[in-house]
Amino acid sequence: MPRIVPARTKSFSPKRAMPLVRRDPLQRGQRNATNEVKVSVPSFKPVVAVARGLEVLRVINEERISTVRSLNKATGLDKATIVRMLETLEHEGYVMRDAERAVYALTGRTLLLSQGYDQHLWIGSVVEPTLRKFRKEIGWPSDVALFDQDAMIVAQTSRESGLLLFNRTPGFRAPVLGTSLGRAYLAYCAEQEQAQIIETLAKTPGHWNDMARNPKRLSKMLQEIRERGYALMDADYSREEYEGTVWAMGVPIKNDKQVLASINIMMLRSAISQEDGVKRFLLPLQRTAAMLAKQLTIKPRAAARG
Amino acid sequence: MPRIVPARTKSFSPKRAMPLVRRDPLQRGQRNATNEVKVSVPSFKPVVAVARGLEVLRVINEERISTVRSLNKATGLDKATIVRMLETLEHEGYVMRDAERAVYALTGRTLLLSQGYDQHLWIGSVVEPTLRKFRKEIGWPSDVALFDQDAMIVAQTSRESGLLLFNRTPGFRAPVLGTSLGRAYLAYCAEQEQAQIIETLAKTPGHWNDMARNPKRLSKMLQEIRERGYALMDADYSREEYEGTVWAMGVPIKNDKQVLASINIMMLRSAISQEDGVKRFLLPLQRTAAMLAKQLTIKPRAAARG
DNA sequence: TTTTTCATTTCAACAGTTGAAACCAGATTT
DNA sequence: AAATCTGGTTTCAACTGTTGAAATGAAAAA
Repeated sequence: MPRIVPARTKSFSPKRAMPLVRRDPLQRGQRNATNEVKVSVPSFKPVVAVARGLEVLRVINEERISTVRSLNKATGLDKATIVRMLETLEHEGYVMRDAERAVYALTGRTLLLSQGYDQHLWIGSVVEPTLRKFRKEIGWPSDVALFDQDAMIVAQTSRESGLLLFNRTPGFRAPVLGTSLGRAYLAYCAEQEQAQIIETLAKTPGHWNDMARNPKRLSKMLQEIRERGYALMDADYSREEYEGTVWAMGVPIKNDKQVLASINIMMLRSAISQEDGVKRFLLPLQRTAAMLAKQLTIKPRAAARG
Repeated sequence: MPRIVPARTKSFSPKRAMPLVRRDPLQRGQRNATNEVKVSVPSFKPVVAVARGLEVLRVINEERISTVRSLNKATGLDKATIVRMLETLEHEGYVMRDAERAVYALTGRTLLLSQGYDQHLWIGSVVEPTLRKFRKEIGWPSDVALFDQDAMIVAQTSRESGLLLFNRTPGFRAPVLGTSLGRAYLAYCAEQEQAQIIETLAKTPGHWNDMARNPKRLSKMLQEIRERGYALMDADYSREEYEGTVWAMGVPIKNDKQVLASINIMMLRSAISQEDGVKRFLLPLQRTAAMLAKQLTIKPRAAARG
């Protein structure tokens, strides 16, 4: 998944569980007695012409070079409609046409439709339901985070109810080498990416990056993570952030091609030991990671037809 | 300008001058007697609803987090229309809404509208008219090329008429350190990018990359280019490709923020010496480069209104 | 409590969107 | 050479999809 823009700071909590102490229940998007979120109801039917225009643009994106015929086959739309959409997209500057042949391709202006996409907002939105279920299943909070420049950025969290000790909001940047999230990501990502990250961290000041400047120790740790199947929060990090009362284990969220993100479980040492925690929760954690990997792998939708 | 995808191999020559030997004049897009290209005439008026949907999407991209109000102010569209567009974009998966507040942001699916954009196709299309004019002005052919991974990829060329010796099509990949295009790009691009490119080239087999493995010589050459204001084709490259009969000078196409591409002029040694060529053509070349930089800097369009 | 601001919903006017069909042009087949 | 096929372009009337003024709803501010 290409990383186009860095995370931004403005707070946004898509489809997040409503804090029960904040205000009276909303009319729309309201929780019922069993704490399930109601799906919001649209006011309008989708605008068919808009959906079709977008679909034609998406197929051109897929095909790279498109003709009226290829678009007709891909979308099922009438040829006159396709030409109309193409001319509209051309007029708006998103598509160009070869002067000699009736072939079409994207222009750089399409970047203006996607460049501002903040990955962590979207991923947070997608994983929220699964994360909420997972919290209910295991009784401990989790984060999902993705790598961004020199940190793991928390995209979604199920920490909101429960102990204040765990209080973190989406957008929080966690150190790669201090957290189970970052360590899990690093241990499993592609070799080239891993080398690049380590190189970046080695140049970045801060004691959490010390191990990046000690390749042997780091390499050994990453190997251990891969052998065990999970990563653990750094003991010093736990001491510094939680006075040593919290531990966490994390695993990567990965599909066939790449590591997309990582997920952890955070627990109190006083309630559950690392040994017990791993025994009880590693499998559910890995299962949930696999499910999330599926959800986060972008696939085209069905064609827009009337 | 972000580099999202590598160049693809399929030949595409947008808005290119029609080869006069190929077939009878076309009914549309036909050249008149003075060799000017007629602008192709659309069959339909643009679909207003589609244009509006795209405009709303573009503004969300710009704002990162949008409300009905902010979109109303930015686009001038009626609030009911904006909600309708938002719900359509949400239904199609390109936009998500926060459950608590009426705020909207892009999803990762917008990448499916731009990911397949091939930069060199678009740049080739934009620069073609200017390049054709420039060819008429100076009498010698030019290329515009951009950096891509480990080479300069030719996006557009005015070599088609004239000597077969110059025959190159868009999509051709030229060695960075062998050509005036590559050298000009390298000499002027940002320090970090330059270091990255040199590092990549140093690791890449091939004798054109030898100088990347000799940092002192390379650094000296780049400094000389910056002092002179132009780069020259490597003498060995000229010998190998053109039997030493051709020389070229190149300059960067750059705006305030970055180097976007580069442009050259190719000349026969037998017809014009380097000294004369520089004296006569450096200024027009630099002027044209500045013009192209403007054309290649993406700016938003006017809002879509009825 | 009242006012303001922003978001949501209704509903009928009307013109924008649509696709069947005709047309065009080049390539291929007979 | 003529007929057929293929893909792109254009016409035109049916009809319903899109629109925005206005009303409504909800929360925030005065």
